[in-house]
Amino acid sequence: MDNSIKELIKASLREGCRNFKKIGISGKHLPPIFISQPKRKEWGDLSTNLPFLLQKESGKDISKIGKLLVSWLENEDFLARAEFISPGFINLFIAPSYLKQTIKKIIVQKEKFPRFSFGNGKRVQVEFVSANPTGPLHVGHGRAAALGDSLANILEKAGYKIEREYYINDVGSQIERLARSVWARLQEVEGAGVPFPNDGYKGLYLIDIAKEAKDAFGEKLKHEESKQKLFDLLGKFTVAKILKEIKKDLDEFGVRFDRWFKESSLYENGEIPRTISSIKDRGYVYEKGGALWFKTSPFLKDEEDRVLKRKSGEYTYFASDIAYHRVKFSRGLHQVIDIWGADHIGYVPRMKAAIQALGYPEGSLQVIIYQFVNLKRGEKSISASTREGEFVSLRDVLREVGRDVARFFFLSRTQDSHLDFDLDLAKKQSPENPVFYIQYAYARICSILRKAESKGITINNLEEAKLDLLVAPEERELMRELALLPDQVREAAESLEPHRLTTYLQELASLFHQFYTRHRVISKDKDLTFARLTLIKAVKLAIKDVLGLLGISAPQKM
RNA sequence: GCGCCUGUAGUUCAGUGGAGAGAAUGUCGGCCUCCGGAGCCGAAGGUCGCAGGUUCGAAUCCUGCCAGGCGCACCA
Repeated sequence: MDNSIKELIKASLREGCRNFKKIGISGKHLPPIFISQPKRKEWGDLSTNLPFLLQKESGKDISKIGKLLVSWLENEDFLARAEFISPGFINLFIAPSYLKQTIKKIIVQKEKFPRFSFGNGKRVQVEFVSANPTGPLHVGHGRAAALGDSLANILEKAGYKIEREYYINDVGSQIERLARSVWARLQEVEGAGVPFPNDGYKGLYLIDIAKEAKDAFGEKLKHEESKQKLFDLLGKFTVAKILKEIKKDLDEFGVRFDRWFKESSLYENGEIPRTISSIKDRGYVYEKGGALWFKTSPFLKDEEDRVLKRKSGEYTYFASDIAYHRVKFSRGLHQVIDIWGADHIGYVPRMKAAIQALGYPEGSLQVIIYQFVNLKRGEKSISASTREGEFVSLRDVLREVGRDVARFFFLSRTQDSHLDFDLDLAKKQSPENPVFYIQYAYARICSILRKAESKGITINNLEEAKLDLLVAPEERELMRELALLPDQVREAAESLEPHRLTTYLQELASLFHQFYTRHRVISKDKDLTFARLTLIKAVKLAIKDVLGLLGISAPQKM
């Protein structure tokens, strides 16, 4: 049951409903069951509103339904008790034996806890960042990087086999603009001023690359037979240089990819015409005005048909992107998750239509849209345009606030929210930043464990730990929080929302700090010391594990 | 004009149709003889953008406004 207390309860309730025909619910009509964490302690560790839903469905008396379900739940050994509360909730109290068992599982299984079966080894690809290789990564890419990497970690934990991929748009007009920009910088370096292209990339990083190009090619550039060949050469050179820097930045941010996929390879392998003819075979391609069009109408209302091949003979970005997705799915992936910036929002329906035109179910492609980051210094907004060259790079942000703060910051908001990243605030908050609060809890535990070890107190035999001694409210709260860890991870995986885990970690750290200020772990009472050491060791492992999912370090000392 | 996202405490943000809307930060006031005070406890701070609707019950769902962001190419 994947160590999930909520799943245990749901399964029990489903069975209970089947057994109580008098509730008037057949298995088929059973509404989805929600188990939530109530706001007040008196309302239990968990609660459900199922009686409300069953009443609506059956018309039977709500308190009768509630009491029947309670009588059923009370037989479960993972629950201490259940109570029906007017107007229609069932409040659930987790059994101490279940809590103790969880602690032992965490310590024994370590990073393998919690274990999930629902991913079932299915292959899922997460494609993210995929920033154009025309300049350094900016802060918005940092959000995508944190989100994608963490999501991949979480899905891995959920039992999926994950592939992380970066799509390199190394073809098209942007690369041509890039090459012309470098060329202009090169002339500049040599003192022969040419007018800088209006639509060029104005960032100063191209000056260094121009110098490097000069060193690499020397006079050869001047003798290149055509401008086109010259730009091809410069474009490839520049893309390679920039990609190297992008990889360096991502590495510093703790993000690794399994595959870097070049758009140009699709051209080299003839993948695009192959893809178009595949869609054509299914009847979704037609010719008009000398161009080839993709027919979206069978899949979408209010969406215009789109060009795949221009009358000039060139393929559109859309065409190569369809080919790219076809390649992805041909690898036998169960699902593809693309993480795109908000500027691609209008592109989603089109791409999903194309996926269906290729013969794959619509849901096999999931697109996560993250909203933009508004970078600020105090009240002042800093624009983030690669073309204009006035942006604060991800690298600069990392230098200023550090990787852990940056990752936590990006991950503590929902991807739907437009977020303000105030560099002044982030720096000012650094000492009291939530991420340090969590890391501090971890370091404190490590410190206590070191102390215990120096006194010769170590946990050798887990069975000897008398966890029954952990009866203080703070201890119980901690245990409950640990017992909910599997559900937190599962829910983050199911909803594709890593930010849920930052909230969980803050809660867990807070409960630990409260416990710490009220109770001494190491005392003269050997049994109690042993039990508490066991408890905090489990907390330590949980914090480390979840921080790991977020890509944040867990330092033993701070 | 149309589509998507957002609007919650001074600020930055959580919040699964449920019970008395939460945290961090900022402000004010307390807590170290003892395992790490980067901590703990308390106070103040809210017309959940506005107006209707659905529901036993709405910050959450629907409709209409208002404000902000992002899109709406034979660009990528």
